[in-house]
Amino acid sequence: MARRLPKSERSPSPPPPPPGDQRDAAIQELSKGSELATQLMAQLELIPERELDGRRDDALANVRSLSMSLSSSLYALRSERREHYYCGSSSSSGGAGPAAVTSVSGAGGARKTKRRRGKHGEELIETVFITTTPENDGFHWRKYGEKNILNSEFRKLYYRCGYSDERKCQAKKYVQQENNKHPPEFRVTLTNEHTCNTVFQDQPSSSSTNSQVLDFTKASISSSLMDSHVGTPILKEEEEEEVPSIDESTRIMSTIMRNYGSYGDYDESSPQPWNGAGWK
DNA sequence: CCGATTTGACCTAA
DNA sequence: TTAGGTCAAATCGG
Repeated sequence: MARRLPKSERSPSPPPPPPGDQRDAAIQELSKGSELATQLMAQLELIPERELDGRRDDALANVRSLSMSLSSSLYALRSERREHYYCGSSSSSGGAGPAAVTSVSGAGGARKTKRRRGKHGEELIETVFITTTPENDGFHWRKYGEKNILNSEFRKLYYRCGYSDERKCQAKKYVQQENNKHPPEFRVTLTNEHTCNTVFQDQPSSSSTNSQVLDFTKASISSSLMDSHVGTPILKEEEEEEVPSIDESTRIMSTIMRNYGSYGDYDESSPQPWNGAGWK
């Protein structure tokens, strides 16, 4: 095959103009949301287990995820505000680091930022955290690769900002499933901050052709996370019935948020590795 | 038709 | 040499 043209262009092109100041409003809203999620968590904890028919823990896990997502967005916005481009050199981590994130306890709370060398020695900041909802960070990601990782049961998925071309945004995201919990947890690694200034706003869908921004019910995670070497006979199928999963849980959360108290029809089935069905 | 995803080959740091 | 990361043609799907 004659694929792979010579690398014609790899533009280290200059960053786009600094983002506007709608950001502050967004940050405020996200902060509010974050606080509310925390409150909701506390409220859930007060509800006796049996009133929720044993599903309180799921609900709690979901609220945590929600909180985590809000935090991610907040983090992205805040750090972007301090230093718009280039995670590098002068950096940063000191100021815009995870400290800016609302703390989330329990599973999926940890978040680390570390410095690394990029391909050609340039310095880059890498933020790593565990989450059950890798898709909910408000950015538009485009998948560009997937790899089996040595000694890991799960594949690693590679995403770059959906605006990497048109806006020269260098942000990247690596997602790797960590375990088979229910819901499964994912290790998310973010490198390079977004320079595209496109956290989803009010009406994402209306943006016609311009590729949609991820909202809480959509994501571009591939369907093959769970398929990998080690004998785990995980179902690798194209179309089974819909397996309620991460996406399910986020949808459920919005249900909860709407009618607080009625924890509708969360049908917990298949504690299997998430296959991303329904995410697309 | 066009944008997104898949997937195997290629690149490169370790 | 190898594993991880990236590229881009092929394919999918709305």
